[in-house]
Amino acid sequence: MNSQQKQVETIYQLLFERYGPQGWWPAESAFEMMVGAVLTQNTSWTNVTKALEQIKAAGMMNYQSLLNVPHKLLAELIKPSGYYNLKAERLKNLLQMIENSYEGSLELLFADEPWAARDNLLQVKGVGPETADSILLYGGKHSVFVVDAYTHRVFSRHGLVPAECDYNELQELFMDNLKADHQLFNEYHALIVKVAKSYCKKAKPNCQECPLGVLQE
DNA sequence: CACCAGGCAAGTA
DNA sequence: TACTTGCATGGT
Repeated sequence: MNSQQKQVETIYQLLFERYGPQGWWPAESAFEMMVGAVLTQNTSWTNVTKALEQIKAAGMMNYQSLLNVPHKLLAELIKPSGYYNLKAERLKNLLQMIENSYEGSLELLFADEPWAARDNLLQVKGVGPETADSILLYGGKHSVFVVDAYTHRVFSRHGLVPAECDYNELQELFMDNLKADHQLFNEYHALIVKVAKSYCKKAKPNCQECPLGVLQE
């Protein structure tokens, strides 16, 4: 086991010892998870839950309802999550791809080979690498590591990746150094979000109290 | 008031 | 290819 592997492993252990299981993704179904994945793009989760609740209250948290709902109504329902016109369009694009490529079946999407499903997800206008990988990991239980802005911030500040590294390079840090295990990937990503929200704010990090310790130099 | 939040695509040079 | 900008609500 090389030094990089040890660091990736050690950080996970520190986080899991400190916080325990995170119970991600917070959703009642894979479908709801997928909707949340689009709505949370560059948006706080508290705003997303408001939007998800409005969809549920309207009785529309299901594939057929959102496939057929008029744009204007969908935009209204998801308004609290921000970018509502954009996201209404993105949700439609995603459902339409599932309609075209997977007979409208989430089960078929998740039964497909992960890399093939990923390619199809990335074809959707409005679905980028983080959204696609979140759907594959948390919706499909595939061993695909999810990278986000928090992951980049924490791991570049700790010097495990360069500050200018791209999504793929950061994802490889985890996928090259961890056993492919969706449960492990599930917890690890959630724990990174947890610690970053608590101690790794963009402008004012609090390294003194962070379980990952103080940054050197 | 400014800044941030579990991104992504399109425009410009 | 490498920057920049638009999208928008709600919390701190």
